Amino acid sequence: MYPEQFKLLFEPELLKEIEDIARIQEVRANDIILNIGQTVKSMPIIISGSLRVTRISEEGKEILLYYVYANESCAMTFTCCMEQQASEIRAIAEEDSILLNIPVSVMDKWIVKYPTWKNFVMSTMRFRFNELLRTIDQIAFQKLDERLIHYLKEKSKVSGSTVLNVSHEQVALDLATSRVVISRLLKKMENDEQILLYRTQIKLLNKFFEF
DNA sequence: ACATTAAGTGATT
DNA sequence: AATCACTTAATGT
Repeated sequence: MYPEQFKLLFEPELLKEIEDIARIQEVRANDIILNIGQTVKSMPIIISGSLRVTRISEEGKEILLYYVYANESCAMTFTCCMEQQASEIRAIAEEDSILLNIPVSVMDKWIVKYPTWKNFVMSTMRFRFNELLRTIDQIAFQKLDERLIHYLKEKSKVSGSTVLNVSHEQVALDLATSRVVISRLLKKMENDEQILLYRTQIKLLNKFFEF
């Protein structure tokens, strides 16, 4: 039912409660799990696969905030599901994934009842907060080429592959910039022999990963 | 063969 | 770094 790692994380009574209450949800790549404005009625923990969490500007531009990997949860859900607030973010399945949904109703109780649950919640929050700070740094201070490198590395980590099947257009959307700019930056990197470019495919070479 | 979509590029702001 | 305008290349029907 739940992944093996949970047994080390949570006490037996909590595991039993999880088994009783949580329900499994399977999603396909690119399914929207949570959209902006929706209220959160359950907290998803990723069992396998990964999610991308994005934010949309008034003009409809979507910018990538961070990825959520297996055994992690989305910190935003904690903050808004406690108060039944509308979501500020959008969560999309990056690949086919399996989620474990914990209903909001039990979360409060568990925090009081189970120290290990409180720890889990707190550490995901801390982890996410730090990651968000890094994202802010990137957007505020880093140049686009550095953001692009970071993006490609992250993509490669998600897919576990050095071949990324993504169009320049999609990269541009994720980084909230224009396709032309991305094409030019990627071309530079190709000339630098860091990557190889094909149609809707980017191959990362060894040189790319050097330092 | 033709239409559509992805990518490359020069010029301008 | 963004936008425009245009070209070339790859892919789908």
